[in-house]
Amino acid sequence: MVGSQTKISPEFIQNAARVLKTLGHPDRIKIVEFLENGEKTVGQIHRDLDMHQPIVSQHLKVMHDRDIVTFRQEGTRYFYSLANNFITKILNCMSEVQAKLDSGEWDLEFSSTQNQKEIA
Amino acid sequence: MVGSQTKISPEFIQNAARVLKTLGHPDRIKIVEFLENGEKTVGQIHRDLDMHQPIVSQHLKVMHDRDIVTFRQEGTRYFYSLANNFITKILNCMSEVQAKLDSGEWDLEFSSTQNQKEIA
DNA sequence: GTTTTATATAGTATAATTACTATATTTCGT
DNA sequence: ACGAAATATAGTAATTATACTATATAAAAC
Repeated sequence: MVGSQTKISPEFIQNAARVLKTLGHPDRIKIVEFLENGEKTVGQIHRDLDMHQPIVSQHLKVMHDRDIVTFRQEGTRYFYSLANNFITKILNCMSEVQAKLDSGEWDLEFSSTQNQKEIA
Repeated sequence: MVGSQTKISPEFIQNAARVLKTLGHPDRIKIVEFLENGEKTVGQIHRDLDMHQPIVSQHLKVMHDRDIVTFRQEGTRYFYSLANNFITKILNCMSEVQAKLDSGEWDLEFSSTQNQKEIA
């Protein structure tokens, strides 16, 4: 047999790739995590996370394009919030991983040079 | 108060970003998903997922650098497999999302232009 | 030993990201 | 009306990612 037995549908893979790639930036992870506590203005993110304002706007724009965040405008303020459950799910997933790492249950062996085991 | 109440540690955010970004590519998601069924050679991936061989090697090299996959060599074959539980966790997470989407429980409203609700 | 097979690596052109700086736009307060 | 706030947008240089083509390497098969 030749075809792959993909459990995940092709269309979903495309969207997932887009979202994962977008989330693959430290600043954006921080922003998304910050938004988990409820909607925030650009200024709040800018000040609380200590990022330059245009950078924040740029990240938010990208994430809005990818349907990761939405916003509502009120006067000159823009209140941003998470756009869907997928994002929350991934965040939770990451938190769980972090927890397992902290508890010592897992060991990712990140950022080292010990990957030549078994190459013999 | 000014600091952020990050549940996720800064170091983890860095690693998570690296992994998520790397996983943010359709081909790599497919490869990783394929590897969930156990180790595979470059040729198997190449043929089964219908990707050019150098592309597969390139993706595998990148993923190896990011500690997403490991390999063991046997003669001229390279058997690749998932390097850690984080990856599996994220895959499971995505599958769950997919399931919720399929069941209609969730609606991501991906790839459309209806995000101007509430801008009033 | 010569040819295949399996896989990695080099080289490269194109495209996408990133981080900045500067500036425009809109609204609010006075 | 005028200045200040809040935010978006433009422009841009530097970096990184992507997809390909061609080629090198090493083990297997004959």
